[in-house]
Amino acid sequence: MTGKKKQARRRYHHGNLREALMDVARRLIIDRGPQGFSLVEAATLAGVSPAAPYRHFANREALLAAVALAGYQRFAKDLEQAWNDGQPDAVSAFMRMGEVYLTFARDERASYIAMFEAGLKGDEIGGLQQAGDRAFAILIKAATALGGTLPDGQPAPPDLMAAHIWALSHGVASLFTSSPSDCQGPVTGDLKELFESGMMIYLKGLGIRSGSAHRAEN
Amino acid sequence: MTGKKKQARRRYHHGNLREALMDVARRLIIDRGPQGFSLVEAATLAGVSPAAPYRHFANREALLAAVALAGYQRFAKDLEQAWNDGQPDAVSAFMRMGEVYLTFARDERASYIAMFEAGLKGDEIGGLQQAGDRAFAILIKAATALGGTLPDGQPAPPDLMAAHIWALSHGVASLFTSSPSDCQGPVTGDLKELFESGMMIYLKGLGIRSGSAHRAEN
DNA sequence: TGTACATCAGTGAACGCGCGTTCACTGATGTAC
DNA sequence: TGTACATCAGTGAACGCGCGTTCACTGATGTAC
Repeated sequence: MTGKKKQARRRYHHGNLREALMDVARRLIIDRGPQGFSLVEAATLAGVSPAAPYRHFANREALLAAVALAGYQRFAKDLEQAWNDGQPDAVSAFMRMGEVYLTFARDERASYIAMFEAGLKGDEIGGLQQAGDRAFAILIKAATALGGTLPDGQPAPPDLMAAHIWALSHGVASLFTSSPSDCQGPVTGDLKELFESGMMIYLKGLGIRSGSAHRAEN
Repeated sequence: MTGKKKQARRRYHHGNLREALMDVARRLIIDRGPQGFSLVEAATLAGVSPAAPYRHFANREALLAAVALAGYQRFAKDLEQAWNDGQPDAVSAFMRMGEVYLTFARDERASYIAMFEAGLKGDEIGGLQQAGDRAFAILIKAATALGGTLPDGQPAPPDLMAAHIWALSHGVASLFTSSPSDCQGPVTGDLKELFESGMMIYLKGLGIRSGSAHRAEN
């Protein structure tokens, strides 16, 4: 799972320590949460002396932030690709984004935790805020293409829609996923189904027909 | 904010140490997150020797769990009261529950974190799972009274509705709230409005008219 | 109402441990000539 | 192509610190008689 090519023989220079530490951090985050490890421990697991990490990270939070930042970049890329300019139609592209969101939360669990549940202050760590905003911007773009009408007949503001959808996705991902723990409620079934059904209902509430009835307009 | 009546003079017996430690924990959780303090520190802040907490809690996690447990009890009580048997009508009672949810997440922030974001395993700590389930059951009860129709015409399963709503609430509360940190996206406005608009759209998607048009039936 | 005693909830000293961090150092790598 | 040297990315020993936990203890409280 962690790339350790050519690590068979101990060498003075690790060669890839920065990435190795991030890998170790990801493993430890999954096992013990974002606060559940130390730089010393990460160093040991990476097979390196306790002082070595300081060549790459000022402290543990910096390591965590690096994981989060890399996560955002991957996340934004995945979302962008899922959206694919709203092809073949806005609704199905949108649902695809939701699926990617959940997949990311599951497969890149450690990154997800670092990004959204580690308590990192976006305004204190360079680039973190922007990286998050960039991902959010993709959602807004998709919401804009999708359109929608509020119950009172006004057109739905895309940023509002985006916020709703992000909240629902995040709620599903974090509340009903085993590791962050609680697993409250009896819903242990398919997360994807849970999310998609919620999404369908929400879109219908905005007057957006789902299924094959809707062709892309852009 | 923390009740410290009669604490002016040091006495050998604290008299209320268990609750005092929980209060301290709540303060520290808000400032530093669920992992951001030690039993020793809590003891010191409660004005007591480092060994004293062991009379009440086996370790830090036990203290955290006690905070979570008390939180669930208060939470369930608040929700139950907000629902108030669906009076005067199911929809407005339902919206009231949502409001209570957000209010709780804001005003009982520390409890909320301990309950949903601390990574406590419900199945490892006595009573935690049940306490969570009990709160969820209230939501299911409300969803049952509310009814609703899926986009495909089938009646909406109440536990599905409850899960959707819990996810949306949790997502709004945790994603757009300042302290757990990230504050992703531009939505810093009124959380209540964000939640209620999402909720209205969702209910409309289930064919449930909001406003005064709907009377309670139970 | 007073006394003896059990129990409870604290004290404070002590311990070993792992962490964060620093320091002078050194082995490996890349590059100028 | 070979050599000298600067730079980089590691080492490993050391330090002070706070934490978790234990221990024998002690002051306060409640209760039986």
